[in-house]
Amino acid sequence: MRIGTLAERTGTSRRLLRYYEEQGLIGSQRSANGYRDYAESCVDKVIQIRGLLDAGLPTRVIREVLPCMDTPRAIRISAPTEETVALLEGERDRMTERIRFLERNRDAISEYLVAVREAQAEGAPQTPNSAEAAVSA
Amino acid sequence: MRIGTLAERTGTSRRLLRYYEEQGLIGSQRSANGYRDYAESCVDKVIQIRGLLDAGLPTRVIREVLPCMDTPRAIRISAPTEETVALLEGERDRMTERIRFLERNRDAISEYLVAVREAQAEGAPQTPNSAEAAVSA
DNA sequence: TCAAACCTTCTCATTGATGTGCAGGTCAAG
DNA sequence: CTTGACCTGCACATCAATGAGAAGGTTTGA
Repeated sequence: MRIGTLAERTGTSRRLLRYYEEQGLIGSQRSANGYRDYAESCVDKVIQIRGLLDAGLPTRVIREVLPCMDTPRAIRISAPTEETVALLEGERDRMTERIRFLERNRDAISEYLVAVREAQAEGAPQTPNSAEAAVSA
Repeated sequence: MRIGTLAERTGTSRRLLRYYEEQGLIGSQRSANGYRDYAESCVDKVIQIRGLLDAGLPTRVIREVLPCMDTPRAIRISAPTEETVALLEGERDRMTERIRFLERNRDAISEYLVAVREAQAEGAPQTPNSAEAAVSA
C-alpha cells in the first residue's frame, strides 16, 4: 500500500511515516516510480510504534525491540546475539520499572480525584469552590 | 535547605532544579544573600515531578496536578476547577492505556526471550546462530 | 586577615528528541 | 492540462534539559 493509505489506516501523517522510516523504525519497498510501498504488517507496526513512543520509549529502543515482535510470532526467531538478548532483558526490566512508575503516579492522581469527589459531596454542596478559600494558604 | 542539598537528595542537577522553578513546578524562599531556601517537602515534590515527567506528563499538566498531591494529603484539596478534574481524569485514563500497552509489549518481549531460550536449548546446541540461516528470509 | 575552594546567582545559547511545514519537483489518472 | 498523491530536502517548532561564563557569597584553614 502507499503512504497515504497507511497514514489513513494508522491515523498518522504521511510526514511522520517518512520520519519513522528515516529513524529506521519501519521499512518499505519502492515501486518503479519511487513511491513507497508498504506491507500489510506495517499497519500494526506503526500502531505499535505510536504506543511505545507514547509510553515513553525512545526510538532508539523501539528500533531494537520491534524486530523481535514481528507477526506472526512463531516464524521469526531470528537468532539474536547474546548482546541482543542481554539488551532485550534489560529493556524488559526497564519496562517493568516504568510500568510500576506509571501505576504509582496514576494511583496518586486517582486518589486525589477520589478525595476531591468526597470533599465536594460532603463539604460544600452549594459552592463547589469553597474549599479553596479555607485552604489556599 | 539550599539547592546543592536538594540536588543531592533528589538526584537531580542544580541546574534542573532552577529550571523546575522557572517552570513553576517548585517554589523556594530566598535567604538574605539571595540563595534559594527549600522546604523539606521539596524533596518528595521533586521526586514526584521526576516520576510524572517520566510518565509522560508535560510540565503544563504537572503544574496543575502537583498542588493537588501535596503532603500531607488531607490538608490541601485545593479546589480544582471542573476543567482540571476533567484533565486529570483524561491523564489518568491515558496512563492506564500506556500501562496496558507497555505490559503487552513487555510480555511480547518476554515471550520472545523464552522462545529464543527454547530454540537454543533444543534445536542447535552446537551453533547458537544456526536458526538465523533457516529463517532470515 | 587572606586566600583557595566551593556554592550560588543570573543569563544566553545549545542540545536532543519528536515532530511539522513548505517549497520545488515528479508521477498518474481524469 | 489540471488535480491530487507522492518524492526529497531544508527549515522550523516544541519541550525537556544542559553548558558555559561572569559575578558574587560562604567556609575553612593557614
